[in-house]
Amino acid sequence: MGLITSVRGFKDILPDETGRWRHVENTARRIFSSFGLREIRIPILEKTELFSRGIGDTTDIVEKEMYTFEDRGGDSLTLRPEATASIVRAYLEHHLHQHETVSKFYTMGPMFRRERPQKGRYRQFHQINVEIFGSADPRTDAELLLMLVLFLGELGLPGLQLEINSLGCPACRPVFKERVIAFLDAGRDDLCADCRRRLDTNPLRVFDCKNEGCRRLVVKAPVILDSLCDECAAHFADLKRYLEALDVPFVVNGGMVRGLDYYRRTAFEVTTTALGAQNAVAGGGRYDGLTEQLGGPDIPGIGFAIGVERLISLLPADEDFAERPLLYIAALGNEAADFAYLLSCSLKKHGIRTEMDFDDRGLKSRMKRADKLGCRFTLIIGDDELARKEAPLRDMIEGGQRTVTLTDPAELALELGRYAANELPAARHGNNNDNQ
RNA sequence: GUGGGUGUAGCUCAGUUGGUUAGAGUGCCGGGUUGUGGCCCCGGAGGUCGAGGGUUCAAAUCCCUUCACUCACCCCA
Repeated sequence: MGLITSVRGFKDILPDETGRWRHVENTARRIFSSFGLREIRIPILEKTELFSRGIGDTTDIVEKEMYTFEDRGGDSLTLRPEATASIVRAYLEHHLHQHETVSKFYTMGPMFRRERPQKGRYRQFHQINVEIFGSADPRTDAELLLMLVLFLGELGLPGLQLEINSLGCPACRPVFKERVIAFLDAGRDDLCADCRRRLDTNPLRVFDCKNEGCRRLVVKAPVILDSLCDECAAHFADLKRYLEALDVPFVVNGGMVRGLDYYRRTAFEVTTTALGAQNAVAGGGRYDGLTEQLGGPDIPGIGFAIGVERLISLLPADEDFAERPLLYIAALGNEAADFAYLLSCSLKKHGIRTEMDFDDRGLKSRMKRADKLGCRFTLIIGDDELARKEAPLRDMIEGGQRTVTLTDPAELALELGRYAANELPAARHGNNNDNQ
């Protein structure tokens, strides 16, 4: 076919779906706002260096899986693969840390990764991000998690579970890492080929392997929680205490790791039993070293990201987010149609969503249209109604009809609003042979 | 990047060992009441069978190439 299609891995979000998106976004705004977060909007394009320095150019993440290209000026630019680095950049660039000791941000929008598309992983995908700077206090961690769980619960997601872990800090994590590597290396023969490679590139990833042999080995491996320094252990203990006090259910998952080095202490994921292997809905953690790594002062930070596509796929299916017209005007004949057209525009100016069609068809076809559009009311205007300046208004839900006058659009708009809100008595039934 | 699966009507899919005019459901349009929707009944429109090439008297069907979609692997910020 000769049609131009969208770019691979990029998806249109059609009007039938956008209602769900807005519901998610509005809910996020409302809840985040009550926790004192403020919205920040950042560019989708950044200098590649921001991500390579933030994420660490150790792996092929940077080289292979980012949307990177060269600008005409010769700069290497990258479509943001995540939001945290950009938010940190904006935070430092505008010296926001000098305006307030604690800054709380949220943002939402598209991210880009040049991976092969698969279920729930597109090249353009969407995240809701939250970042809090300036507090290393475990109460901040707990409050953040409370907010996250509240948000997901508010959306009605089933089977949610919060998993937490501590990843230690530069004082204790390297020690642990050494011990793990030594342990895994000793059992190298039991590892799968992938994990033997990971041992050199990213040893902690072995914990995520699904392979039988690897799993058996991993369960006997040293646990980070046993290796925490006193400060990290205290932080984690406080976090758990506050979560309990806040009635936020959680489980400790000592095997949860993060690939990136800048993560410190608290790491968490929210999973759902409603999905298969890819069950993480949200994830995040504390990244106290990141601001310094990006050239700023040492400011503690913690945040999370929520995958919106996955979230939306989990929304209860029976919820209906469609926005329906309030009124359909069925006009019969040219004169009536002209009058109806002007009336419909007047009503729209008064905030009444009104639909009509311009092609000349029978009333039955009009009624079907009104039904199809899900209109609450249908106003029927023919020559008689035009002459009398009053017309039958049919309630498409209850089936009854009442007579309304057509002389004053403003008055009619008010009347329709009141009918819709059921502030006026129900319409009479039996105007026609329709209510058996 | 590697491997598997699938491409037929707007959508979901049938289509036999290659054989005449490619089907169903749903949706769309119309009729069943010359002015009353939903349920039901009837009718209609709608397809370069993803694209290109090959084999054959004959290809949606077999072969090759390519593209797209999809699932998994790798990786996961």
